[in-house]
Amino acid sequence: MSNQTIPLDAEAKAIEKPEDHRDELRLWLRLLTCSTLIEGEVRRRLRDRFDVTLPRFDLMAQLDKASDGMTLSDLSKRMMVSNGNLTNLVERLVASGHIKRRVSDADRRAQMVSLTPAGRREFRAMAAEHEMWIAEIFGDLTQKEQKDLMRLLAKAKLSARRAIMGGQDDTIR
Amino acid sequence: MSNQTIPLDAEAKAIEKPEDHRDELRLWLRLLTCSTLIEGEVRRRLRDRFDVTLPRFDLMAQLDKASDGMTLSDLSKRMMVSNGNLTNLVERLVASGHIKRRVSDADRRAQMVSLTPAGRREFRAMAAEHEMWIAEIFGDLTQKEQKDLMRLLAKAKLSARRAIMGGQDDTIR
DNA sequence: CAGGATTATTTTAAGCCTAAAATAATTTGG
DNA sequence: CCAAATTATTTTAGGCTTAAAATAATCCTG
Repeated sequence: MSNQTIPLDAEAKAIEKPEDHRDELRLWLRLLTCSTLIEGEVRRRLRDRFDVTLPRFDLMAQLDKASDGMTLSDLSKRMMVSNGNLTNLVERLVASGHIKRRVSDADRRAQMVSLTPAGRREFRAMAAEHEMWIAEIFGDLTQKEQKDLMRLLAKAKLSARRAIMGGQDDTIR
Repeated sequence: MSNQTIPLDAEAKAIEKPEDHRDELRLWLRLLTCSTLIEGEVRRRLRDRFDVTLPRFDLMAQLDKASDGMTLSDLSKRMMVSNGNLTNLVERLVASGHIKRRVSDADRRAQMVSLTPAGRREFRAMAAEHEMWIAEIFGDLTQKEQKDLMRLLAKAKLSARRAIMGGQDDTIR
């Protein structure tokens, strides 16, 4: 190699075959596998224990954090799902009495959605168990491993955002 | 809200309430966010560039690895989706000419599914670009960070499997 | 203050996904 | 051999999800 000043790992990529990105692919597949595996188990337990779906649980989780309620658009951004999706989800949760909605005073286009007392009570009971499932699922990782994983995922998240938003944010330019 | 007594770091957990698993919950949410973010972008690009969905791409990826073809059941296990789902997915990919199926010689209940030459050609073209997207998405992580993340996710996967399969595998006991 | 742009939500059409029940072929234990 | 258990797939009913188009209210600019 003509250039010995290049450091070991980080820049090694550039020295090797320029076209080989199989490691990144494996990393992505492993991340996806983990996520799918855990998500599937959580869905299964939510259904078996509480007869509730993950999307409904997620929606209630968002509302539990915002005691004053949120608009559908806020929910859609937080949950990273489409607006049209929210319409249906909210519809069903209103029908089951878990949440309520009222037209926003400030903006008559928007709706404020919030948990009903019964909805909040139910959610908290589910959330407590849910938290223990997750703790059990990650139970074989030491505190340090959890911390490291947290940090690396944070970095991966930023890297992904950079790659996604890259040159196409009209607002900043 | 007043909770100025709560310490900030990872180690705090062991000191305070034994029942607090909020860190694990945060870890799970971050993992899920990463996965959702990247998966969404991959779906978007597959659609925009190749007019293909992620499930179809995934199915073709499995078949590309198995040149002799696979049964629906094998596919269903590998892809971690239900059998009923596969029936439809395979139906559509046969209709579009990407894959073909024939009844297994050995077992007349089973079908061997495999890529057509055209399907394989198309898949390889998509896969090459896909690999570059992923490399770009993880581009801000150093080689070492990627390696560490890989290792920690492997451990998380095992931990999750242990928690999921835990005491309910009838075959081993 | 009016018209155009923006924002919030809903509708539509299509695909993905699951669990559970039904079908059909194979394997296995007696 | 043959019935019971198992295995492979399909069907069914219902929920989730999206992109794109449609509606409706608000904001903004001249």
